[in-house]
Parts: sequence; C-alpha cells; structure tokens
Amino acid sequence: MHSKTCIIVSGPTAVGKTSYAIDLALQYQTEIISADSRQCFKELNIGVAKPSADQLGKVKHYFINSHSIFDTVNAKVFEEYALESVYSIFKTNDVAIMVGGTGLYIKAFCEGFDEVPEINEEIRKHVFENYQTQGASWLQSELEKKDLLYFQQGEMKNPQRMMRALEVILSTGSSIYNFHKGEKVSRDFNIRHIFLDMPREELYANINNRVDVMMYEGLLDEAKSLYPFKHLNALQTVGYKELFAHIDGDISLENAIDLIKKNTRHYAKRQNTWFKKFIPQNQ
RNA sequence: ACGGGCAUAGUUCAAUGGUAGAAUAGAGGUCUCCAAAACCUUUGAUCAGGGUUCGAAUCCUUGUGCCCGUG
Repeated sequence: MHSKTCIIVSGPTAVGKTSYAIDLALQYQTEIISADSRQCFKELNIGVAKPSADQLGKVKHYFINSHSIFDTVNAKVFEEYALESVYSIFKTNDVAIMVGGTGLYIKAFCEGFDEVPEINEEIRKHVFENYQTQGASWLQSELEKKDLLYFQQGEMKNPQRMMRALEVILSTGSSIYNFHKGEKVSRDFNIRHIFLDMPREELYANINNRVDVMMYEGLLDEAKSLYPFKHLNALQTVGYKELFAHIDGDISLENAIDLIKKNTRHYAKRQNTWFKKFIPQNQ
C-alpha cells in the first residue's frame, strides 16, 4: 500500500466520464489527467467532445490541448507525459484522477511497455512508403523473408501491426516478439479503477444525440478548417474523416452524419470489449 | 377504379425448377508505442393461403401490401 492513489475513470464514449471525473476531482480538491488520444490536440475541439471551457476552468486538466496535430503522439509519449503529470499532482495531493477512453494509453500508464529500441525515422518512412505503393502483400512477403517468427505467429492481415513488426526487425535485426517479454512495471502509487457503463440502447441514444449537437455547434466548419491536414494521423478520427469524405464530394452530408454515428457506436463497442478484459489496478 | 410491375436477413441486392448467397447493420472478439487506429469471428430471410412437380424463392392461382401509368 502506497501513500498516493490515482483513481482511473474509464468507459465508452458518451457515457458521461468527463462530468463524473470533474465531480470526483472537486470532491478530492485535486487535478485531472485526460487519457484520450484525441483531446490532447489543441486544434481539435467540437468533434472530440472536450471538456467545456467552464469545466476546464473548474479543474486543471493535463493532456488536454497539450499537443499539436503536427506532434508525434502515441502510447509511449502518453506514458511519459502522464507519469510526469501524476507526480506533479502528488506533490500537493494524495489523490490524482485520470479519465479517458483510450485503453492502450491507460494500460501503458498502469503497466508500462517492454523496451523496444527507438526506430530510425528513415526506416519507418521506408516501410510506410512501400506499404503505400505496394500494399499489404509487400509487407507479407518482407516479413516472410525477414521475420519468420512474426510471419508464423503474428497478424498477417493487419497492415498496421505488420508495419510495426517490419520496422522493428529492420531497425534491430531482431523480431518484435523478442522484445515483448510481458513484464509489467509496478508503479509506486495505488491505482483504483472506476468503470462507467450504461445499457447499450441508452448509450447509443446518447451517441446519436451528441453527434447531432456537434453538427449544430459547427463541426462541419471545424472539419473544413482542418481539411488541409486530413492526411495527419491526428485527423484519422471519427467525426472528421467522414466529413472530409463529404467535402471531397464522395458522400452526402446526411450520409456523413449517419456514418459518424455508426462509427462512434463501433468505437464504443470496442472500448467496452477492451475494458471488459483490462482492469487497471496494482493491488 | 383499371392496366402493368414488385414482394428474399433490420436494410440494399443475388440465386437455369435442384445445398437460399453477399454487402451492410446488429452481436462477439483481438491488442505492447498511429488505438477515435488496424484487424478477426458470427446470429439472422423466401409476404400469407392453395395448387402443379420427385423437388418451388423460381411455374399457376387467390389474398394482402408497396410502386408506376391511365382515370
């Protein structure tokens, strides 16, 4: 038992995490670390359901508006940022609150990652560009030649994982599986977990309603202003990518809105699946 | 009201008279640095009644519903 505690509030999108966490933070007179892979971008506002200015004024939030869409943000970056933040909060508080729906980020914060050497930027680019021009079959044949372990055991239909495996073997000469030891880091503070959930039908109704509100608040204009950056990873985001398709003339606005609702429902479903299995705690 | 057409999974569409398939939605799952990402698996249907036939989603017939044209 440690003297400091981080309370993690997780759950699917649109379940009400934000206001729940703010109430909790006010109760403990402490601050909040967001664990959301999209709300950290200062350029993204309406579409990512950030806390309102009013809410941000009540409680200090870390990892909200802290990064730019041009920055590299990933689970490792989050882990370091969140640890720094939590220790900063612990200087003056016994309790810190973390809230968010990005399961992998929360896992990285709770358990850490096995060390994988930094990947050379040129190798990463080389892998990505060849995938762009030659497709998944290129990744498959490269992995068969260079990383038989991954070729036999890994997901050979999943381009993203294949790219990761390939960049690791090209950079280090060793299979990504040799780095995955599954050793969990033990943090020197307590971790408590609160999972928010509600009946599926209610959640889906919340989602549909929230998308309508976002459109009313001007999501289309926001998407138009971000259109020049649609290729960035930060813009591979529900609520924006569908509107980009509409701006391109591929689909009607009505279709785009329906797609946003549908994709958000899918996202919520995946979050549920993740949190059903991953219960962060260290007791 | 008359004439014509259509009726298959929640939806959109397949299936010479011979095992009712697909896409998508829905559901379940994967997961160690792009995770609001990228993947995997899967439930489910011939409008209703009668007839022809070894055998009907398919042919005939009655009913019901929808669409188009004429009035």
